[in-house]
Amino acid sequence: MIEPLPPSPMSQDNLGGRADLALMPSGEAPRLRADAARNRTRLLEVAARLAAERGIANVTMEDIACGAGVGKGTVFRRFGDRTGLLVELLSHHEQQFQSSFLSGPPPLGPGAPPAQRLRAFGCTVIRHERAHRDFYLAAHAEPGRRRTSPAYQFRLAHVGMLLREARVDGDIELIAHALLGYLETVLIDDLLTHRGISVERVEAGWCDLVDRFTG
Amino acid sequence: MIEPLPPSPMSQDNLGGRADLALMPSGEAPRLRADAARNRTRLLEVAARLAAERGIANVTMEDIACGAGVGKGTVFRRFGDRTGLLVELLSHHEQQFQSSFLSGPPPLGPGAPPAQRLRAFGCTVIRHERAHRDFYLAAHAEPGRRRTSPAYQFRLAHVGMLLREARVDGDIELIAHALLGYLETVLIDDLLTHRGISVERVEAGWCDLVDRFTG
DNA sequence: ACGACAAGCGGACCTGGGTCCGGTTAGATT
DNA sequence: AATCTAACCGGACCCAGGTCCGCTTGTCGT
Repeated sequence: MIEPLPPSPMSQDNLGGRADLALMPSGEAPRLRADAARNRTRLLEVAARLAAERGIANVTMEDIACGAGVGKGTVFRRFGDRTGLLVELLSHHEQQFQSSFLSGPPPLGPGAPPAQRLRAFGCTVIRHERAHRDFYLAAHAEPGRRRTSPAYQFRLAHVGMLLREARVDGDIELIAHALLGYLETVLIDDLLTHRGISVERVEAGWCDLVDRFTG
Repeated sequence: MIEPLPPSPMSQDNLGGRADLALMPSGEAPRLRADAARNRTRLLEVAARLAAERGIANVTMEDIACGAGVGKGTVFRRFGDRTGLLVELLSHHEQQFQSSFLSGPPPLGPGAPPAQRLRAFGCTVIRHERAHRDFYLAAHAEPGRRRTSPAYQFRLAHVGMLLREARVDGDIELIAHALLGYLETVLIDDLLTHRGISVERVEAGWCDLVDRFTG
C-alpha cells in the first residue's frame, strides 16, 4: 500500500559535508542534478530560518516550498514527507553528536572504560535532545519510523558495543533497546516538562540504570 | 494554542459498565443526555465493526459517523479526536487486562511475590498488545499523549507498587518508567515484526530486565 | 403541561500533508 | 552544436482530520 519511494538522496548539506548519517545504512548517495541540489540546500535553509523565527510546529510544507520559491511537489520529491525533511534538518546536529562519542575526548569518546562511556553517553543524549527539543519532538511525531532511522540504528550499535566491551552478559541487543527506551525523546521530555523532574535526577536515573547492567 | 477541550465524557460502555479507566484520573463522568449516549454507543459499535472488517487503519472518521447515521461533528464532539475514539475502543480490553492483574489469580494478580508478579505483568502486556496490535499501534500514533493516558498512569502506578513491595531501592518512579519503556507498544512491535525476534526472546529479555532490579 | 436553556446535532468549510502528470531542463553523448 | 533522455519542476488536486455555527431537542423546574 505504501511504496518504498525512490531512496531519499540526502547528500551534501549546507556546510559542504555529507549529510547522511554514515556507516549504518548501506550508503547510497545518488548525486543530484545541479538545480536539484541547489533547491535542496535552499529548502533546508528556509526551513531552518522559518523554524527559528516561529517554531517548527508553525511551519507548513507549503511555507517552506514557497519561501524557497519552488513548488510543493519539489519538496516532497526531495524529502519524501515532512518527517524526512525534519530528519535532514536534524542531521547536522546528529552528526556533530555522533562524532563526539565516536572520536571525541573521553569520557564520551574512546579512552574511558565502557561503563563510564555509557553513563556519559546517556547524559549527553539527555542534554542534547533537550537543547533541540522542538526539532526532536517534531521529527518523532511518527512513532513507527523512529527506530528504523539511521540515527537510532547508530545509537543502538554504539550502546551494544559498549555493553559488550563492558563484558555485560545477557541478550545485548535487547538490553541496548531497553536502555535506549529510557532515552526516548518523548519520555525524557515528559519527565522533564510535564512531571517536573529535574535534569539531574533524570541523569542520575540513567546512571543507576546503566550500573544495574555494568555493575 | 491548543485548548484543553471540554473534558471528554467517556462513561457507560456498550456493556453497561463504566468505561473510563477508573482510579487514576480524578473521575469525571458528566452523564450524557440520552440521545448522546445512544449515539456514543452506536459510534463505538460501528467503529468496532468497520475495524474488524477492514482494519482500523482503513476506517475514516467520516465512515464511522455516517455508518452510525450521525454527522462528523458529533463524533468529534464526543471523542475529541481520532486518538480519543481509539482509546475508548481499547478501553474494554484495557479494563479486562487491568482487572486481571489487580484482582485476578497469581502470579499476575495478588498473592505471588512481587518479583514474580512483575515478570508475569510484562509477559502479559507483551502478549496482550500483540493480540490487539493494530488497535494499540493506531491509538499510539500520537506519541506525546501516550504517557498522559489513564492506561499508562495505571501501569506506572502498578509497576511502582510492585517495585516498592519488592524492596527495590533507587528512584522507583524512574525505574518504573524505564521498565515501561521496554514494554512500549511500538518497540515491541518493532522487535517482533521488523527485527524478527521471537516472543519468547522478548519475554526473556523482560524477565532479565526485571531481575536486574529485583535480583 | 409547558417554557427555558444547556446540550447535542449536522454538514459545510478549512487546513495541511501528500499525489499526479504534462511540460521543462541539465548534462551526457556524438 | 544538436540531440536525447532521465531527472526535475510546479501547482492543481485529493483526502482525511478537525472546526464552526445556526438549528434542534432532551431535561428539568414550576
